[in-house]
Order: sequence, then C-alpha cells, then structure tokens
Amino acid sequence: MAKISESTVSRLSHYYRVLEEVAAEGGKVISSQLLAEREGITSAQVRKDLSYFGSFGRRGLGYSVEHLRAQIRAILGLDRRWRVAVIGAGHIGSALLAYRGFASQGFDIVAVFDVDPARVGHPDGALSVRHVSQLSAEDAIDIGVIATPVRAAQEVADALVAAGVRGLLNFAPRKLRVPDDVWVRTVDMTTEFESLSFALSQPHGPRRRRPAG
Amino acid sequence: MAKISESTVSRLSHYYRVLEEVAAEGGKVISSQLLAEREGITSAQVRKDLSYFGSFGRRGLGYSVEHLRAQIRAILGLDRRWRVAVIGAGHIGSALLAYRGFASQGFDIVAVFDVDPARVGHPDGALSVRHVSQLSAEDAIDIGVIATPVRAAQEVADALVAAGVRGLLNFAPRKLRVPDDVWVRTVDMTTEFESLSFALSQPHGPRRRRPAG
DNA sequence: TTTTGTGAACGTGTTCACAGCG
DNA sequence: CGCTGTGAACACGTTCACAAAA
Repeated sequence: MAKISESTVSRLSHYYRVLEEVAAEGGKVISSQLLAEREGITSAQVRKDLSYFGSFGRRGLGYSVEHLRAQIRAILGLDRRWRVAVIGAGHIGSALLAYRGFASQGFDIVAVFDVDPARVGHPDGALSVRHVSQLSAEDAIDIGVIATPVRAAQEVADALVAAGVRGLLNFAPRKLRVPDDVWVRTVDMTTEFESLSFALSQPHGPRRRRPAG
Repeated sequence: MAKISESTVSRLSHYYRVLEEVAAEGGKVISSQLLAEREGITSAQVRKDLSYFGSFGRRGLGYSVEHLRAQIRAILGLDRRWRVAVIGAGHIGSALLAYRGFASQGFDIVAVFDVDPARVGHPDGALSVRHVSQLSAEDAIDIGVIATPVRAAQEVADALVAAGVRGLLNFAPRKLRVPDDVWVRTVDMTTEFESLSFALSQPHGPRRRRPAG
C-alpha cells in the first residue's frame, strides 16, 4: 500500500465518528459532500482519503453509512482490542483512567504504573497502581501512555519499549527517542496554549478554510 | 508579515523550551544544528523557521541562548499574561486546574465553569466553580478551554465567543463552528489512539525522520 | 573556518476538474 | 443526471546548497 499521511489517518478517525453519529440518527447513505461539511473540509478530500484504501461508494448515490463505517473500522485497526498501560497516576493519568470512552472504542486500560510510594499499591479506579519497575513483556501492552513528569518521560519510554510496547502516547513536552519500529504520538498542551498565544497576538484574525465544495 | 504555518509555530514553542533547558544548564550560545538535534529535525528547518521573524544569529558562531529565548518569547506572545477559563470541571478540567505549569508560562486560569449543580458553587482548587450561564464579557477571558462532554461543546463554544473569547482549546471530539476571528486548537485523544491503532496494524514499522544535518 | 540566512529545488498533501459508472 | 474515483495541477512546507558574514 502507498504511504498514508498522518493527516489522512486523522481524518479517517473523524469520518468514523461522523458515521457513528449519522448511523445513530438513522442515516443510511451519505455523500462525500455531506461528510465533508461536518468536518469543514472539501468533498474531494474525503474521496481522495478513501480512495487510498479502496472504492467504497456508489457513483450517483454516495456511501452506505454502515458499509463505510465497517470499512474504516477495519482500516483503523478497530476490529480488535488494544491493551493500554498508563504510566503516571497523577492528574492526567487518573483523568484518562476515569474516562470511560476509550474502552468502548477498543482501548482497554489494563495497567497503571507509577514510582511514587504513596500511589503504588493503592487502587486508582478499578486497577491497582503498580511500581513501574514491574512492567514487563508479560503485560503484553500494545500502547503505553506516558503521563509522567517530563524528567521521567524518556526513561519510561525506554522501559515501555523494553517491554515490547510499539505505540506510545506521550503527554510529556519532550521529544522521545525510540527505535524505528515504535510509533509515538504526542499531546503537548503547552504548545497548544502557546500556539493560541501566538495567533491571538497577531494583528489580523484567522482565515477560515473554504467550505466544503 | 508573511503567513506563518502552524508547524512553524509549534516548533517555535519547542525551541523555546529547549532554550530554557539550555539556559538552565548554563549554555550561552547554541547552533541551529544543536537546536535541531534536540528536536529531531534538520538545522535548515530551524534556521528557516527563525528567518520568518528576523536574523537572530551570528554567522560562524550561532545564537545567543538568552537573546533567542527573549525573541521567541516575544514572537509567541508570552511577554504578557493570558486569562484562561476552563469550562467543564470533570476529570480533564480538574487535571488542568491542578497542573501548576501553565501559570508559570503566562497562562492564568482565572475561572472554572460547569452546569452540574453538584459542582457549581464548590471549590475546585483555588477557584469556585461557577455556572456556565454566568460567563460574560466582564470575565475578560482570552482563552477558553472546552473540557465538557461532546454534546455540550458547541453550545459552550458559542457562549465563549459571545463573551468575547477569541481562542479556544477544545478537548471535545467535535468540529466547532466559530466566527472567522476566533482561533481553535483541538486536542483529540480518541484520534490519537486511533492513529496509533492504525499504525500498529500496518505490516511494516515506522520510518524515522532523518537525523539533523 | 564556521555557521547563518535564504533563493531554488524538491517532495508531499490538497484541490481541481472531469472521465467513469451507476 | 448525480456522485464517485482519480490523474493532473496546484499550493505549501521542507530540504538543499551556497553566498554572506563573523
């Protein structure tokens, strides 16, 4: 398969969500135009994104909501469940644990780790917090969420990689060094705030994207 | 000024952080090469990013850490303080409130809002939770953080805009409709997880970026 | 000699525009 | 006729490569 851009994958995730909503509203078919409008992009973008993976629509009609949803679900790898570990039982870690939404999407938080003796051994939600040194390949973790202070982030990433984890979601504002076969996504709230600060400091307001065409 | 890409602004935020670290370590000058290595990008990228705003370095020598830090600080609009409101005193909202890092960067969380009677009127950290209907232009909010359930997100965005807020940080997995002069940044953890799911489902591992050159 | 600053070249993602099919 | 699927055109961000300056 040709290389797929990160933007395309992000949009697939958005399409998937829209399709779930439309299905819940009882919609049976949807055009690229309508799908695009919900996301504020162009219909050509929708069709191009989908075309990388196949031809899921019917000319003159549009896409079957159910069929397209199933296809994107398969493309995104959501037909299986993923074992997630959260490292760092602080505010962000606990917020993630408390949020129920991920399990329904196939992401099961199966372990929580920390180094703080005040936290280790105590429950956080349904899980007992384990010391990070106990993390091992036997935990069979697919995705590790790094919710530690920034100084511990690289060390934790190394430990996760050593335990065979191939996907990291990093909340620490630090570039992580990982082997080539490990994927990292970063959520950097400081950068988000600073991007807003930059934008608000400019003399002119933003230009909105062109509406879906 | 020519249009600055979002990628460039994000990287400026990263450079700023690296410069703070280098300054703390006692470094006085830094080359684009070294700055690039810390972020895993090319030195040409660093120089190009900075060149949009001026000439901050000295040929043959590099950049003064202190001077460049001050310049980027000014560029990002961090020479002033920003008034931030958090809407939604749930897990994410409370995690943000509890996190001390933002205030030191110039972002003061000055108000918390919710609609839940069980939360309104009670303190969350140093702030008392107010009902979202009390939000007004008198709060003089610069940046609104939407940490509500997804169904309330658009309504809250409308209220923020009505109160004169021109920057939104959206944690809800929903595209927000806002006027042209309002900036939105989205942190969508579901999409992050699904992007990892997609990546881990591919037959081949990732390719790392080329090292800084 | 070292390292910046930058026009030009390049590569990649987006949009256009229309052929192809239902 | 309507809407998809897609090659081509376009726009834009990144990298190259070198002149300029310390």
